[in-house]
Amino acid sequence: MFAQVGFAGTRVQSIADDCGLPKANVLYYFKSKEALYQAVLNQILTLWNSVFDKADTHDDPAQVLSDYIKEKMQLSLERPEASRVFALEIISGAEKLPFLSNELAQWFESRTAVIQSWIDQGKMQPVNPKFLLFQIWASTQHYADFGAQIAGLNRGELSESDYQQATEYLIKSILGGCGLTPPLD
Amino acid sequence: MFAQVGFAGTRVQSIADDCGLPKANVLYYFKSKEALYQAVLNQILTLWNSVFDKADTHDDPAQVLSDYIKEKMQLSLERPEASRVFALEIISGAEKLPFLSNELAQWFESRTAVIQSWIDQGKMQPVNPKFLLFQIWASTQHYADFGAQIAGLNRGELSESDYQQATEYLIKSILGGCGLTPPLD
DNA sequence: TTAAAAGTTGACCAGCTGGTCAATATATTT
DNA sequence: AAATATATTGACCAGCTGGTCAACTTTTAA
Repeated sequence: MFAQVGFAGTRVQSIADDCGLPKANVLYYFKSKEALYQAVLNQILTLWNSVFDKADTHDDPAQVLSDYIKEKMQLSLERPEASRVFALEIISGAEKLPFLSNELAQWFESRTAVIQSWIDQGKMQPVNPKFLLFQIWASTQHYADFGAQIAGLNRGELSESDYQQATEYLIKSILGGCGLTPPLD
Repeated sequence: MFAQVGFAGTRVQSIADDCGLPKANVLYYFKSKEALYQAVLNQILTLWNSVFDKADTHDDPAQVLSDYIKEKMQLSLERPEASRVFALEIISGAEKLPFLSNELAQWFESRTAVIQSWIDQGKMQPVNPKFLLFQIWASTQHYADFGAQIAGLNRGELSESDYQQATEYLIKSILGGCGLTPPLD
């Protein structure tokens, strides 16, 4: 519901109806609409865990980045609402997730450092790691966040095989941009 | 205002305050909040006009795509709210812009056809034109829509030179993915 | 100058919203 | 069995929301 109409547009009553509960009961478990929303955000956060979190200097960038893109695309296919809730929150200025900023910024710095180390080792061409990560996020989350637009332009929802193709395209394109060849696996 | 809190979250009174007008006066010019919102959407649509609209079979794909990416990035820098309003609307299911679906779908089909013709002529490597366009939109609009996240991770807003770099990176990466070399211009 | 049209505004309202609360029912512990 | 804690619920409310309207002012046309 938050994914469809945002925080302001969501009615506690509709959530309750959806659960087959009286509104007062929902507000017994979550002391306010905002607390419920925070709980949703926290739950979604757990989905963000990824193979890329554990990658380090010694790994093969082609393999790691390829797997990361695959993971992100799968998430867009399987849990598009999760991606949309976050997108809405961030577009709205991300004021309900300030706790994230520092933790996430540290994660981001450690990840760009790993990419930089791959570049320094000559494992991949020099690109700004920031922009590379932004591109991966943007390209993959787009399939969840803009699903309505894609379905419209495509004159129908994308099939699983379309997703497969899109994933392969993105891996080839993004890795190619860093002078990497997609692993075969 | 719509870009920050969405349609449901926007108050007619806040718009009026922002204009230094009584609310009743705003509703004299726009007969309802929804009519005002539609007007905003329509105005934003005019920004979407692009060099890519006029591209045809005889053009150089490297030049056209490169210019298109540049345009989109400039729009993300100069009018991020416009991009955000559309993003919010599309994430929410795009129910307020159904008139778009057919017109835009036709535009989309004519553009993918042009790209396909470039491929058939051997001007670029075979890629699915759909995915190429999605990638361009995703990668460029990300800088507007997710500006808050980017600024957070970057520990500060991106500078104009950052934008310049990001644009160059995207052109190199996306064109590279199609076997094209960025034009020098 | 005058009449009509267009624009401006404060006051107002019905309906909805998140949230409270007291009454009641069910589980759990002693 | 009694007492306590937990859960469920309908009724209710203050405050806000989009939108209306009648009174009034300014601009335009005759």
